[in-house]
Amino acid sequence: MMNPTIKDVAKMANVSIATVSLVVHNHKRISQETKNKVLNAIEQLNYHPSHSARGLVRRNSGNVGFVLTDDHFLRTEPFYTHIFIGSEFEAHENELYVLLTTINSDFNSSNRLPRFILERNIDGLIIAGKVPFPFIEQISKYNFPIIFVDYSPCAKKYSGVLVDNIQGGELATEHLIKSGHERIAFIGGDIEHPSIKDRLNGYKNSFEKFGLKLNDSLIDIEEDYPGRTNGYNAAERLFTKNKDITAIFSCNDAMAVGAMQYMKDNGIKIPDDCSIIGFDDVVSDNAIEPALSTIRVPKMEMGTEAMKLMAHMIKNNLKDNRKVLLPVDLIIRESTKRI
Amino acid sequence: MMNPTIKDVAKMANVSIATVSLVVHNHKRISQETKNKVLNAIEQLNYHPSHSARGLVRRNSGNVGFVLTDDHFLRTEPFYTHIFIGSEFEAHENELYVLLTTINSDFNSSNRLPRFILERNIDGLIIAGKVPFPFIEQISKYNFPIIFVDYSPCAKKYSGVLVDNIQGGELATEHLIKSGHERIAFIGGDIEHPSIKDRLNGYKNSFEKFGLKLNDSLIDIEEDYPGRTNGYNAAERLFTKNKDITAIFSCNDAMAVGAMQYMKDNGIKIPDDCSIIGFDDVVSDNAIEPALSTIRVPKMEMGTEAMKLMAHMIKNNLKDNRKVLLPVDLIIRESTKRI
DNA sequence: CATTCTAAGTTAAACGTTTAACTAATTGCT
DNA sequence: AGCAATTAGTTAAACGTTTAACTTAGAATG
Repeated sequence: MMNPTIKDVAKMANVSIATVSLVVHNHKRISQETKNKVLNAIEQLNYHPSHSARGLVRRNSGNVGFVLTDDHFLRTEPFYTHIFIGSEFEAHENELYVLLTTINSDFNSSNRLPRFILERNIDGLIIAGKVPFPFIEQISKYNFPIIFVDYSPCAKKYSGVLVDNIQGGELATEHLIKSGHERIAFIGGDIEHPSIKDRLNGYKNSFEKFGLKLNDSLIDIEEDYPGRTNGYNAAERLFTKNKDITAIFSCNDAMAVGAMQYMKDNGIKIPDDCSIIGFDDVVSDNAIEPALSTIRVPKMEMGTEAMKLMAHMIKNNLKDNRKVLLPVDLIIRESTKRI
Repeated sequence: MMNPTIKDVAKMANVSIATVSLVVHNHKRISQETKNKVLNAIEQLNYHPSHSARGLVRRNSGNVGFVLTDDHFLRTEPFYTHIFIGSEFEAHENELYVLLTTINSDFNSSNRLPRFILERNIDGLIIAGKVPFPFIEQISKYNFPIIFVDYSPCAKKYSGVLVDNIQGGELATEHLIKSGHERIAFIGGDIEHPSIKDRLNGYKNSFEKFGLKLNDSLIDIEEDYPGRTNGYNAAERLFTKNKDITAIFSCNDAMAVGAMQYMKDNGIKIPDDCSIIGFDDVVSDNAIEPALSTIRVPKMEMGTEAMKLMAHMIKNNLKDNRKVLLPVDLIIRESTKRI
């Protein structure tokens, strides 16, 4: 009925509880013979060390907090959900639990912090995506390791797992240029976001690299979050100004889907009349026709890398500002075509 | 530096640690005066009881597990994400933490259970959505309370929080009938799923109630998961067979969006030529035109109700098969119209 | 006035681990 | 043989709570 404790194992194996503990941590001081005896008992009783007891003496919680804003989490594209799952998976490997919670996207200094922070029931915190500055400010008073994923404010202070957005922007643009396109538009929202800015920078880099001239009328950027509606509108603005666009690089898939909708509604054939490439690779639903070329960002991997880094920082109790930069891949599907 | 412990509080307030503990649980035996002293010290030191120490003596974990399949969690419609957030919110109120993890959608008996179950580091388990039967089987050996949300297998044995799908099916169908429609189609997938079956039953009930004759050629159901692609295909089949359909009730929003796409692609005007109503209310992105009428499912509320029930069961350590049935709402937008 | 009650606290054991310090037995060296 | 070193284990304290059992002082009762 009751869960077996270390005492039960010790009794069964005819050793002291200390020995059992040492076996569990496979300490060298134990002979193979005893180790086997103990391991057997553990197996038979299906013993698992008590998380609480362990946490008490080790003075840690074994938990890692995972925070993101509610609107990021609730977006239709499960971008952050993938990151979370990656973290959760890697947490397993490191004997950590993940406590997930959301904060309001307009978190301000009068809001309460997540309970696991107030109660100091985490050994570290992973923050995914852009979060309000007041949150970062509040958090900075606590002294557990913090890792930002897909967003990196205060880069000198905190660790971060990022994606090479510049490379991605270059990859996408280069793909279009190499396919013979020259009138290549860029559409993007939330342009102050470092990731989006970098994607645009990649676009610019490629233009330079191939000796193409940048044209402001081909660049449609705004402050709002880059969702489908904005993609639709951006495409509308773009095509009323420029009739001769042959390709679009969208700062993310959501906007690309919106832009595709505009093109469909207005008789612009994809990719025959106009190619389009997105970014993120989150459009799984194959109802979108034609299949969207995109830059794949390794979402799960971002999660696993973040948790790996976290486990490392916890184990060696460091707090540093190490960065992990993950490469992206060009995924060519059917929405882009040689001209 | 170190977190303050009960001893620090006791010292500061000049009482024994037992008194502090009693104050924390506001036990009657303590005078108002002492209580104030202690409360002050707690405030000043920003004391929070250690989760581990508490868990050790109370022999519980303070955690609730939350499990769903990966493909449910990663679907584009953040249905289960809303449920989770509801649970997480309510967990706060009950001083519980939520440990979220996914299982494979083809979980079989040789798969490992989530770590928090094996290590018995939860006081109860919430299972959201349909999960493979082998999982349920494995889980049944453990004796913490289990609550199913939006799915209720072994209804005699386990508690469940469900939505009134029959009522929803009736509401949707009635809305169409009352708007003058008679040739009303039903499209649905995963038809063995109890929820979907109930939605269809609601449709049938309404037909009966209003003296309309059911027509099998108006009902397009299949085994596959009801996603956009299937909605597109279902609409295609339907409209090639029946030219005179004036309204469609889709078993969920995702299929409805697919069906709308088919109609758009084939010059069928919504709602002028054909009305359509979905189910779930998950299509937040307003790029979908026209706005989809639907049956709103109280997703967050399902989560909060589940956690409320869980907290209650944990507190009174019961394990029963109580059910909570939540009502749904008819949301009329622009995709349905009086004929 | 002696006794019992009550009110408001305190003492101490227990929860299940980890780990530094200790012990005992064996081995290796001179 | 005598001693040091090594090996393989044990003992016991500590981690931060909760709570049953106890204490003590004053109030109520007969």
